[in-house]
Amino acid sequence: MRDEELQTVLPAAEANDKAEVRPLRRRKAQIRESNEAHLLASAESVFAEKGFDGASTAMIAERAGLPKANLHYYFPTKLTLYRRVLEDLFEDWHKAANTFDASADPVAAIGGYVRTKMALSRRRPLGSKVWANEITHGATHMRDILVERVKPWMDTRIVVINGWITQGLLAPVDPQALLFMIWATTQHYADFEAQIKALAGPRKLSQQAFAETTEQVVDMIIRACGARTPPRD
Amino acid sequence: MRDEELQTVLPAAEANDKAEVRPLRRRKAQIRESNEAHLLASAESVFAEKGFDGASTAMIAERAGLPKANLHYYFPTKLTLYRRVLEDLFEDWHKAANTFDASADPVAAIGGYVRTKMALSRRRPLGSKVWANEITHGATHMRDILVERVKPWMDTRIVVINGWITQGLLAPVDPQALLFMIWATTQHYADFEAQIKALAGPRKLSQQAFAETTEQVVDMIIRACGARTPPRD
DNA sequence: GTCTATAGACGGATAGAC
DNA sequence: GTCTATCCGTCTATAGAC
Repeated sequence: MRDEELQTVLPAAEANDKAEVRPLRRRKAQIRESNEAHLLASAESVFAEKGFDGASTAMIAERAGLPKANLHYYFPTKLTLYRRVLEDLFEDWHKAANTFDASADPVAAIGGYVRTKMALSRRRPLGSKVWANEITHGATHMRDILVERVKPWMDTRIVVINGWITQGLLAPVDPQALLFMIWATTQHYADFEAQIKALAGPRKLSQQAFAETTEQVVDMIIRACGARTPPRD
Repeated sequence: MRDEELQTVLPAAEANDKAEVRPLRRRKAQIRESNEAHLLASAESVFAEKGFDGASTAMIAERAGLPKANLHYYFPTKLTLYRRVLEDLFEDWHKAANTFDASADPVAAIGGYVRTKMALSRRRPLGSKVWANEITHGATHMRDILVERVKPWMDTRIVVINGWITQGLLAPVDPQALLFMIWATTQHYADFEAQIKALAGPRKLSQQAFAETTEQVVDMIIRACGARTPPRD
């Protein structure tokens, strides 16, 4: 499709634009945004199914409804695209992570975090698989994210958890072992979806069943760390 | 190396063989066994690092110290080799799984199973990664193992767990959710090794630290399902 | 910004001499 | 049973017309 045609398809609507941004350039930016978004979504699903090496740019492009050459126009290399998928996933993970607040009530904080992580596994299982796959294969393409972004987050939560233990609101657990258990258990429902389907039947993953399982997982983890609601003053 | 040479290298030692098995054939069988074993070990490590699609038969052969053509002599296709690795892994998993017995004491049974699974993650992390990778990518090459071997095992354990719940020795947990939590948490220490190293430091995975972590995990899971030692009669 | 055609490297698998 | 040479397909990435 030519730029001229796009112009006629999308007439006004740029009334609020800055004067120096011409309508044509704006339209091109929209095309770029849309195509990049499609490619990123397609890439997430292909990388989840095949892994980085197994995924082909041809399949990613095809699933996004574009010729392969266009993929390389937007993302110069397969690795560039992969990195963008990982960074995007981290942002989502990070938003979920911040629901684990430092409130005085560990039952609410941990329970809320587990529910959010379960919801994320439900909402974006493909992304979780890409993430898991990358780590299993050595995390070579995201070590910087782990060290510069995930580790600082974890260190602050370790302080919070140790604080709860000191106050007697939690059993004396190893905070890292607790966090690993939460991650492993919640992400299992995304990453091991195929196994769960084979063992428990597809019904196990229905909306209703997943909500019940979520509460089961919350209960187990709250018990696992011996969380107590703080006494009212 | 020629068969004649091998004959001279290995002189007697076949005294106990059946008469109809000639020494030369026996020696060939030993070569086959040794080469297959090397290839299987090498394949496990390459599949763990790169996944099925990412792994190349050239790299597997090289790591086993053989030319690529020899790999195809022992294993006609890459998929054949992969299947053998998966079947071998299942046998190991199955041995570990049977430490989860139906004893009257859930603390001993569950605790013992968790320790065995942690030991397996420690002893054979590459295998765990291959397994995880296969499931993440849809378990297409091992659905039969899941359905015919793992599921029957799981179903018997569900009965055992429900029995404990009925006796009041366990909180009323969903047995499947409990098993998934045990698998996810214990296998996390193998599959997410790279993340653990990046977040907790390599020291976290020392012999000593791992033993302590194992006990932490056992304690958390025992608490998670509210296991109680049965009263003495 | 789009798309056809293709370069150039590498993959799995095999032929055939030894 | 071993190994070199090679077939043929697919892959990433790019050139260049539109």
